[in-house]
Amino acid sequence: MTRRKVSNPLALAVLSLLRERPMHPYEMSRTLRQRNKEGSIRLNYGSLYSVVDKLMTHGLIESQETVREGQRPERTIYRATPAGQAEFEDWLAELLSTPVKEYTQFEAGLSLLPGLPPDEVANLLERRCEHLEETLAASDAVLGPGGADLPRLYWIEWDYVRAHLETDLAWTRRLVRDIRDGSLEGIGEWRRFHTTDADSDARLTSGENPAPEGDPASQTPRPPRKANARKAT
Amino acid sequence: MTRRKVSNPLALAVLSLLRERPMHPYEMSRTLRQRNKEGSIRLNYGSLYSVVDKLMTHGLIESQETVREGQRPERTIYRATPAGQAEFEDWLAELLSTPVKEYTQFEAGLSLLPGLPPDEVANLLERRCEHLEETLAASDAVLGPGGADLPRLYWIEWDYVRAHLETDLAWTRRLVRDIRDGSLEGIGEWRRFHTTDADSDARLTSGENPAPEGDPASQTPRPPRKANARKAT
DNA sequence: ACTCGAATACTCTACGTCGAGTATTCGAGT
DNA sequence: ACTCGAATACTCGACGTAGAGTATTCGAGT
Repeated sequence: MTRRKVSNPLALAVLSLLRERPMHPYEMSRTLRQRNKEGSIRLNYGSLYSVVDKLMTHGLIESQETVREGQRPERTIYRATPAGQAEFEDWLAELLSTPVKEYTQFEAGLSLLPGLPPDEVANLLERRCEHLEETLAASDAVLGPGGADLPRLYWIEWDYVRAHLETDLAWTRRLVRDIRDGSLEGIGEWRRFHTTDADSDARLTSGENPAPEGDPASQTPRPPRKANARKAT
Repeated sequence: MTRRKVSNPLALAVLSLLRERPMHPYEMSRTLRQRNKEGSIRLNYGSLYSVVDKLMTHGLIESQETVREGQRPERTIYRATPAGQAEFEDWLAELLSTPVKEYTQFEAGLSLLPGLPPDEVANLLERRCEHLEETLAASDAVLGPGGADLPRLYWIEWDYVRAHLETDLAWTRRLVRDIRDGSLEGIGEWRRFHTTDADSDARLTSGENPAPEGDPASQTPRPPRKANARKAT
């Protein structure tokens, strides 16, 4: 059990909307889209309807009425209960005050980085830099003189994401440089493993067994496949 | 279908390990833990075994033998196939070269920020700053003179995470300041909605409808519960 | 000789999520 | 009067994941 009865952040957005005024689910999705919360809160129908259900069963929202306009399918209109109000405030407070560790794809990639040869990695990271530059440029275009420029309060999430994008870009550039000019600590060993013999990178991804510098590869206890390792595929 | 046959990054770690040498699942988990990849790749048994299964059925790994030592349960030892090798390289290359948008809890929180009154938000964010400081200090302690200090290559993920933590802290501090000294654009409206009348923040979370300044709260179309909203909890 | 906790080595299931699919209706154009 | 695409308003099932639970075994201590 994940502490909250409903843990998907989408539920928080739903509560937020229902604090404003009663709505039916489809309107919630439309509204979130219009206010481009989609950029910061994952939204899809499956999750939306199941989240609304769960909020109901836990008494955080209640159905106010069921109406049908014209020949459209029926729609159930929900409103927040006092418990729902409280949950919203408590949950939002938690999100704002308490950082949680989140796993990113790139982090996973970095931690296995020695699995590819240094020069290739440098090229790949350079591609990453290009992508990041494009994304930054695009976000400039959206928030700049072109689009509606609202006060900062209303695009505060974008600002946050932007700051991280910039850090990411700067950090990645530095890493590329450090690989290219050979100043990255440990690169000697890394390069050796990818040139001297086929493609053994045993324990190179490790971080265990500091390997006291000097004493080549003698202690690596790996007999198996090696000569024909690269020829395949 | 998510492009890759197996999409959990844990599978990438498994392939990485099996490139080094054949192993059984439990040993994989032990090894990942020892090398503290747990910090960057989510690891739990359920996922591990199901990921290994899927890798098998897709021909990316194969079972080499099944052994039993002493009275311990049987263990199946797996090794990577050539297809698995290729998948590893391709996947890792993608992770390193192509940034993907990931949704964070905090971002979600930020985007709903006007749901709480400015002063409370400032306090909450300050708490966040304290947490971030602690985390940074802790990571210093681990990587600093105390722990084993390996070459940078081996804690590159940590370095990356650290950079983002620092950005996060700086950014959050700035925001707190801007709220406190009232220099955040839009804070007037925000504050007004939380003081003039109870706790209406209608369309304040929006970013739609710029609201041409002047024309108090006349247009807010919300009658419901209001006086007793804050007294609860 | 016995205890008790840590480590070994998984299994199982409830739960959440994703997103393609469906069926209808409205409105702009010809 | 008709067409055709966009919007409305959801449903459904396959899939992935979390993590508590289970059962055993080893080793340190008394």
